[in-house]
Amino acid sequence: MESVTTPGPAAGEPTAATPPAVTPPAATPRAAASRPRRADASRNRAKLLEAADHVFAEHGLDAPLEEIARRAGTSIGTLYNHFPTRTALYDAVLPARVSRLDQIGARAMAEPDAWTAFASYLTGLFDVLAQDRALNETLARSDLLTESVAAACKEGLVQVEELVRRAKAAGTLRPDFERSDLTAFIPALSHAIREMPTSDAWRRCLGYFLDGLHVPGGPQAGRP
Amino acid sequence: MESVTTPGPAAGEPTAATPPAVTPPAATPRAAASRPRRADASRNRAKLLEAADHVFAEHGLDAPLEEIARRAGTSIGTLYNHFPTRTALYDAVLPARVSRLDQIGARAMAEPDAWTAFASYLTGLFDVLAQDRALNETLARSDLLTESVAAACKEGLVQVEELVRRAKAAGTLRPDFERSDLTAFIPALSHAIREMPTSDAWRRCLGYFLDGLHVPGGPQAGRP
DNA sequence: AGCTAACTTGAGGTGACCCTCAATTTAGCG
DNA sequence: CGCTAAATTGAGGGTCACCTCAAGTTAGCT
Repeated sequence: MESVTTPGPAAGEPTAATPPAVTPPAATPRAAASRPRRADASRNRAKLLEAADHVFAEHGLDAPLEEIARRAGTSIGTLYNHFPTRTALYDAVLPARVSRLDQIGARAMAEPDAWTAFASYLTGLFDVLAQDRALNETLARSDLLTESVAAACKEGLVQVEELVRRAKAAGTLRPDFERSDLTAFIPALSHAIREMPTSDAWRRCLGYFLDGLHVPGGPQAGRP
Repeated sequence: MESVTTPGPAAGEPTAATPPAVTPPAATPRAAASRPRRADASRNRAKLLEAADHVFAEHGLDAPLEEIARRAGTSIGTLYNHFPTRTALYDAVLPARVSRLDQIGARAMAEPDAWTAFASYLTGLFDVLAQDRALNETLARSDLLTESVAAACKEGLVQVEELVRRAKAAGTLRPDFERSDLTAFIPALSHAIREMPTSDAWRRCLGYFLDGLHVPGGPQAGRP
């Protein structure tokens, strides 16, 4: 019949229930992507989220889904019931991770000196990225940026931009520094951190980078 | 004999004299890791090397071996005859790639100003890494550093160290700069370059890094 | 030419991961 | 309770890459 190429993953739900009346809330016919209606399902969902969070952080975002299911104590089928795609799992897990960076931002904001604030934000950021592989890959790999993850990142960038603005205003950050410089550098060092044996290496690297961005003098702009 | 490890890429591999007497060392019962004794086998080996070089450069070092065999016009079995492991292929292909960097080093050496030489070396290096994925991953991934590849890298580092020495002597490179800083930074930016849409991003990144390393004044050390 | 060791071949076994779905279990309502 | 829709299960089919090896082909010596 229509079996042209493969079973056809996109095709899906021809049979369905053929709803007689309205069946209003069952928007998605198959694939229970909606929220569970039963207590045990909710529990499983929570266990899966916990497991995904843990496994992603430890083994990276390409970790086998089977491992997540195993850690959650459910079958792989249940995982797919709740999260039909890997991306759905990312969406459910990563934004919260990304939000952890807000703490770092907040702490940096409290710092009175604008340059110190900016520098300590980056140091704190990489301190976290060195330990949290999920977060590291989220910031380093642009390919997996789903909408909700990207939103969380953008949220974080707002803080950074404020820090950048302040430091520029104080005259201690080079005026030609751009936001895109940060979104280039962060993935770079993120990648590298993952394979570095000691934290000393990336700290020194970051140090040079910061020195390159720093204007030591301060407000007394043009030196004659 | 000395043929303990590999065919030895360092020696010019042309069969040349075909050792008369002592040929028997068919030590390895299976797996023809030794050099071929027949013309067609030599030809196939060459075709495989060309194919590997091309495929690695284009698709990275994790490219499927089957693709290399296909491009070489041989069967996968033949590939395994000549190169029993992926590592054997790396050993046969990568050192030559790494040696390309010597040109960049040589050009930089010719530059009279020590700082400019150092900076232009790094720029030239990343220019190449932005286009040659095999070389990029070779420098970025420490896990695949076999002995012969590491040797080729070390060779290249000799040049860089000379450039570093000169620039430090000229007083235009920070004296606290270490070799390990380079071996941390190069993988970092290498990784990042691969996913960057435009070369502008990494150039700016590198620029900041270099600015952080630069001592603008020069010989007149302490400024009063 | 004839012969043999060297070489090539490619189907097929292995394993990792993906995703599906018919059969089964179970929560929770009346 | 008993019933039904919601959820769970896990074997199984699909893909992709790895690697092997028995059988066939061929270079090159004599």
